Amino acid sequence: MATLRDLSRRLGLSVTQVSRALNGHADVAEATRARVLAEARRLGYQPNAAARRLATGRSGMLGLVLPGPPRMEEDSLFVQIVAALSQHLARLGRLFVLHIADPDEPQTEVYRRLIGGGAIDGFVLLEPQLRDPRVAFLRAEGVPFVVHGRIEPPHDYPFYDIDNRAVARRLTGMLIAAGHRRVAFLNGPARNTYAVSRRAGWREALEDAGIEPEPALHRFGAMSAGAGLVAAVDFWGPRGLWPTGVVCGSTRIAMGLLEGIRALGLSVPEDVSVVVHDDELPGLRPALFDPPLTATRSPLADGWPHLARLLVAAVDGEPAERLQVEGHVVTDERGSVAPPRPAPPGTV
Amino acid sequence: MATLRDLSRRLGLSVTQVSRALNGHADVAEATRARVLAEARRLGYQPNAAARRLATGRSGMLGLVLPGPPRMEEDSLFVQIVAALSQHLARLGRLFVLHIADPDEPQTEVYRRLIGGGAIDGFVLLEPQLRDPRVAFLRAEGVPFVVHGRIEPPHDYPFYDIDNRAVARRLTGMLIAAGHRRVAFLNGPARNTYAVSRRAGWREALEDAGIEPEPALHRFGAMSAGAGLVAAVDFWGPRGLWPTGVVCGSTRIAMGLLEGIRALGLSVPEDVSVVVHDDELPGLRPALFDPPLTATRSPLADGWPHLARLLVAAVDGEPAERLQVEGHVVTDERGSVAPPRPAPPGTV
DNA sequence: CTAGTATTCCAAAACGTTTCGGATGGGTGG
DNA sequence: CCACCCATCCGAAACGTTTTGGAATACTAG
Repeated sequence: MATLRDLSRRLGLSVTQVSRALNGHADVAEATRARVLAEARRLGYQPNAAARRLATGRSGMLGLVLPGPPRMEEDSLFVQIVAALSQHLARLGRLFVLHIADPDEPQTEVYRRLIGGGAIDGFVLLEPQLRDPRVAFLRAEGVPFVVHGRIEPPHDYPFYDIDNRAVARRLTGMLIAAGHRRVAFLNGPARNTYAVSRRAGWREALEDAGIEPEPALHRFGAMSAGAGLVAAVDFWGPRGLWPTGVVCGSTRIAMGLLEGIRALGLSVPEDVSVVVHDDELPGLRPALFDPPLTATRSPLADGWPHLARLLVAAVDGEPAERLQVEGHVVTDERGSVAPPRPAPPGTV
Repeated sequence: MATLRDLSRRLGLSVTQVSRALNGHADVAEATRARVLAEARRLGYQPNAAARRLATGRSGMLGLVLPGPPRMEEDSLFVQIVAALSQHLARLGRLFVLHIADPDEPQTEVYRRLIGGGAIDGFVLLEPQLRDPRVAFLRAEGVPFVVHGRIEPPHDYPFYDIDNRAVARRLTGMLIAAGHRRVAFLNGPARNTYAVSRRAGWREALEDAGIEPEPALHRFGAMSAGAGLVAAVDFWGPRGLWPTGVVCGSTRIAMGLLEGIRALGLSVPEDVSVVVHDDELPGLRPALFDPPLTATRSPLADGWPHLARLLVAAVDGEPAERLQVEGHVVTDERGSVAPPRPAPPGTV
C-alpha cells in the first residue's frame, strides 16, 4: 500500500505538501496539486484510515445501536433502515457500523465501549424516549448524534422528525368535521416521545371543538395488530365505550382494529369511522385495506437519507440549529369516514 | 480519555511495561500486572483503537458486504444474519461493519476501498459462486475471509458449510426407496456452488439405483415460491413430464410447488411425493405444510456463530485447515412420500 | 530600494499504541 | 569469585497521517 511518504519521495515534495494537496488546502499551487493527484491515482494511493484517525481523532465510522435483535414483525422495516443508512453513509464516504447490543448490558455501557476506543464518531438514535438516557450520555460525552424523532426541549441537537402533534390534530379533526364527538385514539407506547406529542394533538383538536377529551378513549400501547384487535373488542364489546370514530397511530394497529370490528359484526364507515397515520410500513398499504382508509402519510423512508446527511454534518462540526429537518405529511382521503350513527340504546 | 502514558506516570512504570501488562505478555511480574490492571480499571482506561491499529495493522472490524439492498422476501433471513453476526462478533470483541454496495460499482472495487485504508480486517462471504471474483480478489490481497458454503477446490480457506451433495443424495434416495424412478429436482440458482453440489448428489442417487438421470427433470432456478409454482404447471400440465416424486431445494420452492399441485387437482403424496431440504427459513416450517413435508433439515442459523468465530480466528492467523466446519443435517420423516402411482395413459 | 504581503513550501511534533533490542539485578552452578 | 541465566524492566523507534509554526520566494506599494 502506497503511503504519503512514497508519494512525497517520487514527487520531490514534502509529506506535508502532499497531504495538503490531497486534502484540498489552499496553500498549494494548482500545478503541484495536479501532479500530486495524478501520481496518487497512478499508485492507487489510499490514506490509511488508522493513521488519519489517530491524527484527527475521527474514525469515519458512524453507528447504529439496537437494544436487541428486532422482533419479527419489524424485520422489513429494520432492513429498510439498515440498508438505507449503510448506502447513504457510504455515499458520503463513511462506514456504517451496526451493533446489536446484548439486552442484559446497560445501554450507556454499550455506547461507552464504542466511543471509548475512538472507534465510532457518532450515532443515529432511533425511537427516542422522554429523558432518553442515551441522549444524556452522549451529550455529556460530547459525542455527536442525530435523532429520528424529537426529545423534550431544548432542541439543541440534530434531528429528523415530523410534526406529530399536527398529525394527530389533523386526523382527529377530520373525524370531528364529519360530526364525531366520541373520538378514540389508539396511540403508540407511552415512553416514546412521538406518542406523547400525538396525544397532545388529539386533545387539542377535541378542545378546539369544545369537546372534553375523555381519558378512557385514549390508549397508549404497542404499534401492533394485536393492540388494535384488543381495543376493538374492548370498545364495542358488551361493556364498551362505543366511540364512533377511531384514530390509529399506525397501519398495524388499524389492521387489528378492522379485524376486530368485522368480527363484532360492525362495519366501516357505517358503524365506525377509522383514520390512520401511514408511515408506509413495508407491505402495509391503507389504500388496500377493506375499506381503504383515510390517512395522513409521511413515509419513514423519507427520513433515512436525512439522518445520514445530518449525522455526517454534525460530526463535521456543523451547528445543530442548521441540522433540524421536519418531514412533510400529506393527507389521503379514502372514504373510511362517515357521519356517526347514534349509539345503541343502553350505552353511555 | 486515559492513555497508556497516564497510567505509566501514575504507576511509575514505563509505557512499555504497562502495555505488556495489559496485553498479557510473559515478562511482567504478577504483582506489577495486578497493580496495572487495578489502576486501569480505576481510570476506566480503554485502548485507543486507532493507535493500536496503526501499530498492529489490525482494525478489529469485520465486514459483510451485500451486493445491493435485499429483496423483500429475504428480509427476515437478512435480519437474522446481520443480528447474529453483530452479536457474536461483539462478544468476541470485534465490531461489525455492514456495507450495502452500490449495485453499479464492481464488487471488487468495493472490497478494495474497504481494505484499502486498513478499515476492515476480514470479511464474511455469503452465497459463494463458482470462480467467485470476491474470493479471487481477497486471496490475491491476502485478506482473511470466511465463506458460508464452499467454492471449488482447493479448500484452503475457512468455511462453514453442510454436505450439500449428501443432502441431495439422501432426499433423492428416500424417493427412490419408495419406488420412484422419475424423480425431479427443483434446485437453486446454477451460479451458486451449493446448487451444483446438490445436482451431483441427485445424479449419484439415481445412478446408484441404476436409473439414468433425465436432464429435463433437473432445474436450476430461483429459491422462490414462484419457481415452484411454474415447475408444477410445467411438470403436470398438458405436455408435462409427469415426475412421480420431486425434491425441492428450499421450503419456499415447495410452497409454490404444493400450490401448483393443488391447483392442478393433484394431491400429495397420493399423486406426487414431495421432499424438501429445510433451512429453517423464518416463518416457513415444513411441518406445518399441508401435508407436512418429509425433509432434511439443517438450520441456516446454526452457521452464524461459527462464521463469526472462524473469521476472528482467521484474522488472528489460525491456519485455514483448522477453520472448516461442516454442519449437521437431520432427517424429518413426515409422510409426504408414498409409492408412485402409474402415469396416466398417453404420457411418457 | 525597502517594507510589507501573498503565495508556496517544509521540518518537526503530535496522535497512542506495539515491539525491538537491550539493560539491570538477583540467583545459581561451578 | 566468575560466568551465566532468568525475571523484570525500559528507551526508542515505528506505524502514517494532520497540523503547527515558520521559511523562502516573488510580487506590490510606497
